[in-house]
Amino acid sequence: MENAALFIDKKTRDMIGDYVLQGELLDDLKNFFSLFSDNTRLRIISALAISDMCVTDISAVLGINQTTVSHQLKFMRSINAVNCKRDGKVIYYSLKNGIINDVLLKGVQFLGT
Amino acid sequence: MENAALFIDKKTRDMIGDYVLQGELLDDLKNFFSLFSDNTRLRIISALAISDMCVTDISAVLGINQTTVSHQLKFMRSINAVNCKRDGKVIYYSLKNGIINDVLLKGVQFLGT
DNA sequence: TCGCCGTATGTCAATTCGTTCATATTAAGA
DNA sequence: TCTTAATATGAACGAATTGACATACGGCGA
Repeated sequence: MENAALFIDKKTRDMIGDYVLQGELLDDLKNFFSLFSDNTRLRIISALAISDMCVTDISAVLGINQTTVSHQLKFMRSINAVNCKRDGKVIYYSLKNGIINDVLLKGVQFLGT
Repeated sequence: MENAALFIDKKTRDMIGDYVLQGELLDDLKNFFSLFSDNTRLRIISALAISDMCVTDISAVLGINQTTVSHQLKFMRSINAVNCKRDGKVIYYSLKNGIINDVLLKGVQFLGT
């Protein structure tokens, strides 16, 4: 296997190697899509897609511990996927923009194919 | 916290609860987006987006162990994200459809905002 | 049919991830 | 200022994921 024959020529191989995702973009994409690769996060996102909510509301609507919600929201903030706006003690969260919804819909579309 | 006040009324809460992702769709979406939430899979996908390739090519182009590539391809097959076509000993893999590319592009678009 | 090449599978150690408990922080009201 | 509600943080533990090694399978050519 050490010197296995390849089925595309070296030039093509190098070209593909140049265009493959790498570096910071690779990591940023991984983090962004991690938003959608966990049931808890998917549920939080789909809830926020319906209505902006505070942490307590999210926790109540989904039946998830407040700390768990907070931890996930922290991750979502870290990748700039949510906005938060403080109003006294309450902090309202909302989705950063429509692209997050677009991605969700693309997923649903894929499953329908 | 047991009887915490809520900031949206019960009717709205129930309505949101009804529309939040759940069940099989939730799991299927999670699996689909798992495609994009790992560096190795992202690299394989971005390589296949450029050109269909056999396992050995993918392994060589990306510098990843053949077994690792095979394991990831198995997962991708399981969620119907790739097609494979045998030609003698060689098996060529390709992306199932353009939606996978669309999703990738949405991710890039998000990062640009 | 023998050996080789391309691919797949099983297993396991290492790491990462998700959740929970305990506790801290912040703001408002009495 | 003391208390309480809303949220955040840190540590720890179990579960899930990843990648590597060994090995098996399947098709082809000598």
